[in-house]
Amino acid sequence: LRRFQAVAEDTRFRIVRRLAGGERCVCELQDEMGAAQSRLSFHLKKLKDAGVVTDRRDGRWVYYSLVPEALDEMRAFLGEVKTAEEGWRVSRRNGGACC
Amino acid sequence: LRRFQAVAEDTRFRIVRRLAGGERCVCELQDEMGAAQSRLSFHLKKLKDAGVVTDRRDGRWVYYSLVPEALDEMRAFLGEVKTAEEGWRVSRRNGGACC
DNA sequence: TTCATGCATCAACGACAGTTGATACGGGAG
DNA sequence: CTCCCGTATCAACTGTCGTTGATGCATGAA
Repeated sequence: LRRFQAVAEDTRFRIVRRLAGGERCVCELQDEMGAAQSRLSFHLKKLKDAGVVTDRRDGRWVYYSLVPEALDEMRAFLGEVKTAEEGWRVSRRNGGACC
Repeated sequence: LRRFQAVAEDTRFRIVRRLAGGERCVCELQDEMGAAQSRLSFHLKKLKDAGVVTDRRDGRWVYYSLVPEALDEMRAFLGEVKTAEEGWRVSRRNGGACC
């Protein structure tokens, strides 16, 4: 749930899409998105706490990037839900009798 | 985004997991989840507006079920983000030179 | 060291989302 | 028709979340 909550917000959603194109420091996101620095730090912290991104310090810059495992987990959840959903859906077509 | 916003809330998250096991009417969810009827109606409307669930009227009961396409779309988004992310990650391992 | 830059954190505010209880609607049973 | 039950909708309240500007904390340059 935490993962979904992290992504389900406009600013953070856009951050994730940016990071898909490569790691960025806060100042780059600031320029590209036209958002206040305080705002980005706030949302990046949320994403980091949820395990969706990681940060890497290089000099005075902090680079953020996506965590593939987090995206996998979300996909896995949706996959389980969907297969279960299609499971009972086809069994219903057979009149409720499971094959 | 709308889809993720719909799922990214505790009550709705649990509703989705329930519906993965088959369609339910509001009163069934009410019993299983111990939630107020007003509350469930509120969240089911959100899920419906987001296209995550559909409703089917049978007598005086309204049955809700998941919409597979919605789950597919969310999985597709996460898939695109992840492949793009892994793309630049491996190209970085090659010193930035794309093969 | 001193200054400037990049980022994190804080407090105050505003706005929106969820909860609750009451009310209204709608369909079936009698 | 009238009553009952399952749902939807509404209004009021509460709390949580995001925004903003200011401040603090590092790090590198001069």
